[in-house]
Amino acid sequence: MKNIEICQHIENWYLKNKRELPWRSNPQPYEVWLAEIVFQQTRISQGMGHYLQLLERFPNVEILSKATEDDVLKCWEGLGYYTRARNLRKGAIYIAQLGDFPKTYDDWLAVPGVGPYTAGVISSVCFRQKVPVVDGNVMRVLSRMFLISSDIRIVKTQQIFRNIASDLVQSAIHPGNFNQGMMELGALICKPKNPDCAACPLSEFCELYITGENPGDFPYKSSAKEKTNRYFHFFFASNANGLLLKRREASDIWNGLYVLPFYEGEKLPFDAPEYLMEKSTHILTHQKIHYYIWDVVNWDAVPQNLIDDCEIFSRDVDFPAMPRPLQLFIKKYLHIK
DNA sequence: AACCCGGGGCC
DNA sequence: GGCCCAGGGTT
Repeated sequence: MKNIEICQHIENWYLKNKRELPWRSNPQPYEVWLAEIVFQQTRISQGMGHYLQLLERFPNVEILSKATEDDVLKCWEGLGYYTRARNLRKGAIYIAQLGDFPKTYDDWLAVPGVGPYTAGVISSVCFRQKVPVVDGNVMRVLSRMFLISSDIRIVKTQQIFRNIASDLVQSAIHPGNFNQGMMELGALICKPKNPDCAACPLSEFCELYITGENPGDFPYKSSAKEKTNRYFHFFFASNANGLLLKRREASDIWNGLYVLPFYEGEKLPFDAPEYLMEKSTHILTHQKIHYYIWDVVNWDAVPQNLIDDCEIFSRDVDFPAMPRPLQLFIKKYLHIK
């Protein structure tokens, strides 16, 4: 049967060609869970330093469950999508409360921050459950193998791929190796551009390869919404006592992180700042942030409500987690770390 | 179902 | 400087 052959090809290819990663040699739930949260929307090279630091700082789920949110965010600083860090901690508290790691797909789904993808990876890799795993890599591989043109920006499209992957994984020897193999194939061979079909273990089953269709057409993805522009004027307040920072609490970007006191708006409605230390843009998925960092001379002219709720952080200890642009600015001007 | 959340690499 | 990537939670 064809599915059995596909699984054999993928599993054998994976065992020969997989990248050696810390959590892969002897996959345990804590390490795999942590890795999957860190590497959502994040390349291995980009997140490896953070993963290793998190594991060193929080070597097991009990220790992580007792960490403060600020501590976890500090380890996450610069990685982006900070909701993952807050949910990681919530997940640890949830698991510690259970007393043991969940062992099934359904039970993992109940863990904060764990959705179908992460639950699928952990339950198939650590507990050999025959459940499908569908991420962007898998959708790319399957859309090409079966010439599926559904728009992957539509969430419902994932169900089409989940059904196919679920059918395939039933024929696997080790479902975890099959699932990881499909993702690894997408990352290393069946790349978005210039896929290496000559090296692909599935080319004989691939309709795109057989028909000579253009890899660039699969998967299909509708164009994104235009980014909205936002303007932030930050005020740099640093003296011998320390640095003035404010924790963001709104349901908005950088929630839970600390920022310099700021005014949001294209033009400042007052003229206190004396000179501009930095002016740049920072691109997020849905927003283009235009930011200005001012060295304020006349603080009397700065509206008090912009300073309310600020805290002073001594320069002698680590600052709390800040968004990337401010983290880099602070490093540049205070010569820390 | 639509929308929101970061940051780095590549061209 | 613009484009690409893409899981989970919230609304």
